[in-house]
Amino acid sequence: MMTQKTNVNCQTIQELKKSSECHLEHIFECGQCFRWNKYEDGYIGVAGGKVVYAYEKDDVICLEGAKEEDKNFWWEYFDLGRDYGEIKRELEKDEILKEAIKYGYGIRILKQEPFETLISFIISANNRIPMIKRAVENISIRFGDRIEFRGMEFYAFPTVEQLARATVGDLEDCGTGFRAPYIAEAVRKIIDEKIDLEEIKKLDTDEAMKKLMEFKGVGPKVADCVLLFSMQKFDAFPVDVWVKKIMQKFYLAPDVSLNKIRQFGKNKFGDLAGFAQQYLFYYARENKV
DNA sequence: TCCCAGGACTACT
DNA sequence: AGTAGTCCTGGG
Repeated sequence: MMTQKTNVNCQTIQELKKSSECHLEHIFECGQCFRWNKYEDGYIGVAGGKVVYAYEKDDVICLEGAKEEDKNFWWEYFDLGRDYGEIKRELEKDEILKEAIKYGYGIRILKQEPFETLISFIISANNRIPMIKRAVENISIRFGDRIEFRGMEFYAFPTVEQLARATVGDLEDCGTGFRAPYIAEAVRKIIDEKIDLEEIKKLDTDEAMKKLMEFKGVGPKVADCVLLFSMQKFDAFPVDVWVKKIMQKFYLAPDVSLNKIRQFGKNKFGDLAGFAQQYLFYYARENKV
């Protein structure tokens, strides 16, 4: 029922691909999202309660299953209003970034849902990507809405109200381990204190960060990820093990602390710190720096 | 079998 | 202000 091809985004993405600014593999494998999986010639993913099959054909990228009324949603989701060529030209002034951008040329920062991003990155603490993906998937299956696509079942990430029905035990069963109580407390905090993540989004980066770190299980790294991947705070600079490695190798001493690395990145790359982080992360992990 | 990776919290200095 | 130990799970 939802297998009609969309042409709403194809035309735009076609141009983007020609200028090397949109490559699905780089977008989905650079550590920012957990709900896109390889399928046939592309990826199938769930976002905003919608499923699409995204693939590249010749010099066109199609979103099969996207509805006309969701045109604007996908436009925003893939950040299509932004000129990544300009961003790259600025960052390429740095020799290390120039090299990193060669690898991750088609990266775009997805505009994801704040609640889903918050919970997903709480799960990411001291965890590996396949395990995080499994836990997020299990949570969606148990508490989210079912969506059919191409004769397969998919599940939207649950709303706050839906996830409020989960006990700590339920969340442990989903594979979240010691993070289960953090998730339950975050959901409870949002409901009890009537927290609107969209309001936090309106604050400046530092203020928003403080608010996010009031959630248990949210430290500097997780907060930076939520700011960057769901609140368009592009001056955030999440430092995970890979970014730590590459920064210590190419920019700083091998024993510099996480907080120093974070400050250095924010100062060096400014409003483009988040984009720089994505290129550096992808380069470091692909090349096992 | 053990050991390791992977961030945040707690409880110390 | 900085830091050792602990939390959980899967894979080598």
